[in-house]
Amino acid sequence: MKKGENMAKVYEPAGVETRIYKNWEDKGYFKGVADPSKKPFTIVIPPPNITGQLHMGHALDNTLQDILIRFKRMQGYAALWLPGTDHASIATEAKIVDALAKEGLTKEEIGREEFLKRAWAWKEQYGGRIVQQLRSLGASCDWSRERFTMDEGLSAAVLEVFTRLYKKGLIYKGERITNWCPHCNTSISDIEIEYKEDDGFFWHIRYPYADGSGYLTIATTRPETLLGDTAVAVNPEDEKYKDLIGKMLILPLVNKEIPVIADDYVELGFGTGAVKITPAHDPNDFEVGKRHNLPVIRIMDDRGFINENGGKYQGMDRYEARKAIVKDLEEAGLLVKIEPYKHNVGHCQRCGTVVEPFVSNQWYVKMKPLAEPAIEAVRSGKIQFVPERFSKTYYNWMENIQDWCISRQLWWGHRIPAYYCAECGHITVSKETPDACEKCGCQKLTQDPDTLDTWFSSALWPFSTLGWPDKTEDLAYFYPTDVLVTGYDIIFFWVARMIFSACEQMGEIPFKYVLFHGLVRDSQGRKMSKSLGNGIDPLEVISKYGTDALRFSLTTGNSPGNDQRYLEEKVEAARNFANKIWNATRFVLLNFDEEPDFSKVDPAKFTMADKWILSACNNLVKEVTENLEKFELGVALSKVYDFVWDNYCDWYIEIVKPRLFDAENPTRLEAQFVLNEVLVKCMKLLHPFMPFVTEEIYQSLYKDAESIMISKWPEFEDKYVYTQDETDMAYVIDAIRQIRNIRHEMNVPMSKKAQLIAVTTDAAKASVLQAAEPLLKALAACSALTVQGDKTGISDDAASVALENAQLYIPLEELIDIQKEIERLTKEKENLEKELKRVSGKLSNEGFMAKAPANVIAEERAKLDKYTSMYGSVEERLRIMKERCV
RNA sequence: GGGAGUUUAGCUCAGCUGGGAGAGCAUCUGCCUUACAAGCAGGGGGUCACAGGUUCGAUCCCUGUAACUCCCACCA
Repeated sequence: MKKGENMAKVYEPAGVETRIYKNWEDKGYFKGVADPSKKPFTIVIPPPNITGQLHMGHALDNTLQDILIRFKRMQGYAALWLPGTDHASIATEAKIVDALAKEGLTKEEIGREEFLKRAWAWKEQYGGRIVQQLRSLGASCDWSRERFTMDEGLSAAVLEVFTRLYKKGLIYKGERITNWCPHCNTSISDIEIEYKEDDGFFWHIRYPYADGSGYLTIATTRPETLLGDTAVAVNPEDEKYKDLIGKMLILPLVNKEIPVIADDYVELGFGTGAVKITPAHDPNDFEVGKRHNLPVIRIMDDRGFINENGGKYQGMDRYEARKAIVKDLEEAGLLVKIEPYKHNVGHCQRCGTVVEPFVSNQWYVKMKPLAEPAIEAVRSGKIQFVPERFSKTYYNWMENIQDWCISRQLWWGHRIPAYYCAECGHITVSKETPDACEKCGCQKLTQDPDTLDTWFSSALWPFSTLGWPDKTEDLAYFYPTDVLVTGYDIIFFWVARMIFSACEQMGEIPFKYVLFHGLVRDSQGRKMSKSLGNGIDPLEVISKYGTDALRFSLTTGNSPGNDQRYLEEKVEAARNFANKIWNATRFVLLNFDEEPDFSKVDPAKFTMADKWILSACNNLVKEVTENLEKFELGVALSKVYDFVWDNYCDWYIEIVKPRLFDAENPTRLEAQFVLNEVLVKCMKLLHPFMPFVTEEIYQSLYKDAESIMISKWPEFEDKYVYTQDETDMAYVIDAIRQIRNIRHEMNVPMSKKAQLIAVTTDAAKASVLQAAEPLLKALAACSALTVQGDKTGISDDAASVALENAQLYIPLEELIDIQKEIERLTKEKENLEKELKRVSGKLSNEGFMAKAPANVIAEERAKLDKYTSMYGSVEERLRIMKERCV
């Protein structure tokens, strides 16, 4: 039985994929092995959160990585794709807290130790979920090296970096205004805030002068912070208020005296021109306060409730307090007016709560010195961003960088290795728990309760995962990594931080290229989100259409860095393509003998079509490889798609059918060989994109094949350069298209075979047409072809099409519809006229002739000749038809 | 306020260093031709947002305008 007979008529990915993946993994193909005889190629995965579920963003990101790693692996690199997960401090902690709440417990009640025990248990249970899901995407990660940001090695790296930076003075603890999320109950960094325009109010409030001489009116959007006011500021240039500077005011409701001060910070002409200053609750006010030595009074606790400094408002939540204060002001006659006001309000990126900035004691990384080498790494081109434009975003941020708040009031994460001395207050920073204070020697030490920002550990990911701070072989061989693939949305969070961390710790860049992709949006262009419920589950798409279809649809038809929409039609089209190549294979195998002996193939017996497809495939290999090297994945894929569907399936397979169906055909073996050769090459080119179906096909083609994923990537072969045959075939294809066209327009059924007569005086064209006779028979429904030098014996009734230097006649006397033929010819004549006008216009343009490159001019000349000859034939034919008409 | 992106066929989008506008889907016509109807053949459909400029030549480069999107900063 022939192999193709085992194959289903429709490709069914469902059963195939898990079997194939398991085999790959069992055979150890994913393993990255340091091999001195090979060049390394390394990608580290952007570690997904252990709390995460696979979404379209992951699917895209990991598909791109898998394409690159599979491509390089086949090219013979020692390819390593290093996977792992991120502990995601806030997100995970929130999950555990929620779970506790269901039991009626709080984290404080169970204590730190018990809490961490539960968190680890949760991680064990659910942390592997996303990793399993990545497997169903076909990701060829080296799972034996899977890492976790809180595993032993990575924690060691975190401690190492923290202590190093501290000793260099690049990490410090300071009392500053920090962004605080009252819901998550932790400080957050600047970039964890999302500003949204909210509808608010501008409350105009009177502050009475202490001497009873009247009021000064201020305007605020946060009246409750009045409780912490320690001054009112005006612009020193403001004529309205010049005389008031230094005067004392009575702070309403608090009844405390505060001064009027002068500061440039106050903008002339905005609001009332007087600004209440609350140094403990606003970053600008904090700065003003520093300049004027104002007291800093915090009036809110960590949960956003008014604290003991708030007098009667103590215990109220910030919005409750706002209401109460406004009411009290109104009753006291101090509220002038309430103006509706749209303004930007910071929200916690994670939970959406309005962020409350207030003064607190936090750990910071001093960024300026770290940023400089990191900027240079990109500016010098050592790191390249793809597309390039993202480097602008990067510079802009890095050049204006603020210190990074790294401490979080959370338990799940890397605990800050700082120990406070109860005796002298000194801070000892050490990787190991110190026995005694390094200053006074006493043993009363308490460790800082806070943990580090999650991104602190992920910033070290490219080298910590390879064993750093130990000098491992892996690190020496695989570092620096080659490409980082990620979305543009985490350029600040992660990409920038990896770059400066690597420059500082390794003295070397973390990766050579950063390939940015955009967001996968829904079909209407909206961001996929949980709240909108418009997310598409990749796993559902996979089960319906197959992994290859999903991967294909995510890779094709979009360019790097741009967002794309998820359209089901696109996945369908991709599924159809998988089925197409499946059936092409089925066809090939059904037309093979038991075991065709390709060692007996004689290249001298290759036909024009054979040489054409071999040559075109050869070019394809070259182009696709180049595109992949340049990260033009979508372009590469669409080239293979076009070639396979159009050239290989619609043309070559059709052309070759008569040779295959005829067991006695002398070039049958050659046809089988070429079919196989081109198919296998295409499957290899497609494998990085569609790993499963290509593997299944490869296994069908070769009984003893190991795996396509470890097969050799195709290379351009000089023996398959057939330039002339490519040109000739293009000519023949054009002829066939035109004949089909005319037959279609004349409504001639395929069953009606027609004789074909070619008239040409061009010997070269004549021989090409002669050679193409079988093709014309098979594809243009012609019964026989005659080539002659003049029109002898051709009836005027024959339909006809013009080729370059030849005219084809199809005698369809009884069928010909003169009117239709005139219409068709007129249309063609018009087209040719347009082309001729354009070309001759160019050639008669002095500027063009003087300045255009010689090859361009030659091309235009050739076109002119071609169109002129075709135009002549069409014109003559049209004249004849018109004569017949009257 | 600063920066970036987008604008190409009815829809979704490609178009690499300037040299005759492409795909998928949709649509129209004809086909179950012994791999595939998830298919085959043929057709229609575009002042490449607008206005200038550079050039022999601009969808592509430059300037400006408009609309939409995003990022950063932020005035109480």
